[in-house]
Order: sequence, then C-alpha cells, then structure tokens
Amino acid sequence: MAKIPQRSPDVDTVVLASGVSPVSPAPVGARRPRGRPRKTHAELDEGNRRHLIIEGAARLFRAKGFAAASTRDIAAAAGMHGGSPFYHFESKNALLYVVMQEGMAQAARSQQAALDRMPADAPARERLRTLIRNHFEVLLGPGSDFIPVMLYEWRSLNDGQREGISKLTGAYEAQWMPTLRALHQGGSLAADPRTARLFIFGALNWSVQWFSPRGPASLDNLTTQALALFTGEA
Amino acid sequence: MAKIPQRSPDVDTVVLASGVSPVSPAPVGARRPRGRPRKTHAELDEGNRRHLIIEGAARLFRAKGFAAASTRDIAAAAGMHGGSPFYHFESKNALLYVVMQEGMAQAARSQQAALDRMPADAPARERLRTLIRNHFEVLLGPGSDFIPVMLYEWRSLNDGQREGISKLTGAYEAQWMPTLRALHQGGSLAADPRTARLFIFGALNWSVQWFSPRGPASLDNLTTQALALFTGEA
DNA sequence: CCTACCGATCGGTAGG
DNA sequence: CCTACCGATCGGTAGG
Repeated sequence: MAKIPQRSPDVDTVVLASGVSPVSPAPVGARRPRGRPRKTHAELDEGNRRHLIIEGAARLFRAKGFAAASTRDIAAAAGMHGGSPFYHFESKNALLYVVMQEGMAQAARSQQAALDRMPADAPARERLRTLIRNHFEVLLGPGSDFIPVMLYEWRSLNDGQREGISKLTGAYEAQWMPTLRALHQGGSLAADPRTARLFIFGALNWSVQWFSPRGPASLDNLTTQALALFTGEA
Repeated sequence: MAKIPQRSPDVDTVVLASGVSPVSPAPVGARRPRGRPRKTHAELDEGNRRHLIIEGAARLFRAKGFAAASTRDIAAAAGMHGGSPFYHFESKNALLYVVMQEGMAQAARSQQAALDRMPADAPARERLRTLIRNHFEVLLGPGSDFIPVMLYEWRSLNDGQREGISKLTGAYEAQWMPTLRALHQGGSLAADPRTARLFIFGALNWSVQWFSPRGPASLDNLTTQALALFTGEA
C-alpha cells in the first residue's frame, strides 16, 4: 500500500481535539533545549509505528469492516503484539476516527492542489473534469483505503465523531458547488445543483464497489464517461 | 416495518439451493392427503416466526452491520430467546443470505411488474423514468431494509453466496440495458451504456446514505432530478 | 511496547 | 423453540 504523505502533528489535529492523540503536548511554559530539536531514536520510531497501525487499520477496516477487523489483526499488521495498539490509541473507535480524519485531510489537500493548478478563467466543464478526476484518484488510486473506510463505516462513529468528519466532508463538497451552479446556469447541467451533487458523489463513490485497477477502464476513461453522463456530450 | 409479501416456498428457492432452508422438502414420492392441504397451527406459526427473524435481521444488519448485529439481538427482535434463531437457520451467515435473496426477489418482482404496466411502445425516456422510480421505491420505500443490506454487506458473503446473489442482481440490471442503449443511440445519453449503468446505479444506490423520508424531496422529485441529470432536460 | 490477564460477549449446540 | 452451556474471541488494562 502506498504511504500517505506524513505530516503527523498537522494531520491529527485538523479537526477538533478528540482525545485520540496519546502523545501529550509539551507543557506550555516548559524550558526547551536550544538549537534544532533533535528527536531521539525512540520518538522517531514511535511516529512510524503509530502510522503503521493507522495504515493497517485502514486496510483491515476496509476489507472486513470495522466490527469484524480485530485489534489483534491490526496489531499484527503493524508487527506488534496483541494489546499494543492501545498504547497509541485509547480505543478501537478512536483509531477508526483517525483513519477517517487522515483520509479526508489528504483528500482535501489533494483537491485543493488540483484546483490551484487550474487557470483562474478555466471553464466550468474543465473544473468539473478536474474535480471528478481528482475524486477518482482519492477513491481508487494507490493507497486508497482511507476514504472507502470513511464512506462505508459512517454508522460506526458516535455523534461527536460524525460531527467532526462532517466538517471535513462538508468543506470538500462545498468546493464543487460554484462549478455545478455555473454549469446549471449555462444549461449543461439539467438537475438542480444541490441534488446533482448528491447524485454525482453517489455515482463516483459507488465505483469503489466495482472498479478494478486491472480492468479495462483507466481513471481518465472513467472521468470522461462520468463527465459525459452528467453534462451531455464529452 | 412494512411486510414483504410472503410467498415463502418461492422466495427461498429463487436461487440455487444453498443449505439455508431448514424445512426439509417432502420426500418426492410421499403419499399426500387429498383435498386442500391444511396447515396445522404449528406450521402456520412456524412460517410467521421464521419471517419475523428475517425482518428483524434485515433491520439490525442494516442499522449495525452484519458483524455488529448479534444473533441474540435478532432473536429478541423476533420475540425469541437467545439460541432459537438457529432452529430456523443453520448459521448467522445463512440468515444474511436469505435476507439478501428475499430482498432481490422482491425487487425483481416489483421491477418486472412496473415494466409490464408500460405500453409496449413507450419511449425509452419513459421506460428509464419507470425504472428509476421503481428503484427508488425498492431502496427507500417502506420496508426497505433488505436491499440496503445487500448493497452494504457484500463482503460478508462467501464465494458461493456471492455467485447466487450475482445472478439475481445481474438479471435485475440487465433489464435496464435495452433502455440505456436506446437512449444512447437516440443521443440523449452521452456516456457508453455499460459505464452509464454503473454510474447510474451508484447515483441511485447512494441515496440510502442521505435520503430521509422526512426531508423535502419525494421519490417523484428525486426521479425527475435523476432523469434530468442523466439525460439532459427533464 | 510486551506479558499476562480480565470480564463480556459471541455464534452455536445438546437435550429436552 | 427454550434452557443451559461451551469454546473462542474480543476490546481493553495493569504492571513492568
């Protein structure tokens, strides 16, 4: 599985503090040694192994479902013994939340970067193509277990967690709306934009159920077909 | 929860025999009493309670997921004690399979009836409207836990079970193809019909994630919007 | 992070 | 279909 780019202190705190980070922050007024902070061997190692747990959890939650994937399986996937994930995460549920958080943070970064690469005067249709193409990458590209877990394990979150993830997905989806509204006003998107967004995300998200990277269609092909379906001629 | 119309001996044998029916068939050459077969009190009761298990299982599998819904919960939902579902079903997994089978058999019957009600010369766009509207009913209408379970618990089936359900879904989906091909040839469906089918089912199936019967949109509204999105002007 | 363990729960069964 | 039970597994913890 491809690695998700790692910016640990950031990724884990994108949303509200949620009690999932077992590493206590340095006391506010604490005296710090001067010079470049040197991580000890143990600290470096800790971040890596923590992330190994997250990656293994994403893979197993996706393959078996949250309830059916045991914390022992996840520990083994990270090369640890049975109870050790609980040194890094206070509960199995908190681990699920971190997987979803990290997946959405990465998806949002990827989408923002794709939009930033576009010329400011790009036509709405090309913006939609870019959004669709990036979304396929997020869903189906290498290392793409995080977002499918988010899509299919929503019911395993508690209310507070749902609220946290909703903020991330809400922001992600909001970036589609100006484009959809422009297409609607230009006459190439017949449905009303709000409902169109729901259907379009459904059409794309569902691809995790049937897409095979060894099948005939590339992500570029799929993007062209989806664009054609939603906006008429491609 | 609305009852699924009950045609027990049919529903359970639509697909290949799968070892899920605990009621042994009458021996082939057995001597039968003449006249209308009278069911005993016990037999009638048995069918009803069996079906109560199936309905409770559908509801709980949907709400909690297959792995997280316990057979004890299901037993309680049917007014039984802990181990009693295993009198009717050899395993929890067999119960899941029956839920999916029954859901798909009902969906197929509903779709067939909707198509049969159409005039033979109905335009392709009206056929698609009918198919979409019926699919929403199947997904979101009263008593609609069975198909969502099928959609979201695929990974909990074993290979033989997947094959069995695939036959049902394959037949269901195949009924959309002539209509999609006609629209494609007529120029009102821009994507290629095979890929369009995958995206369209995704768009519709995803609605189980966001639709609320207490929300503003009716199933008729949604049908109009979906038709507009896929084929241009409604 | 490992070792050893706990209480709870689970799917499933025997015997009636 | 109930009663009483079994072995297995699970999330999580104490103590080092």
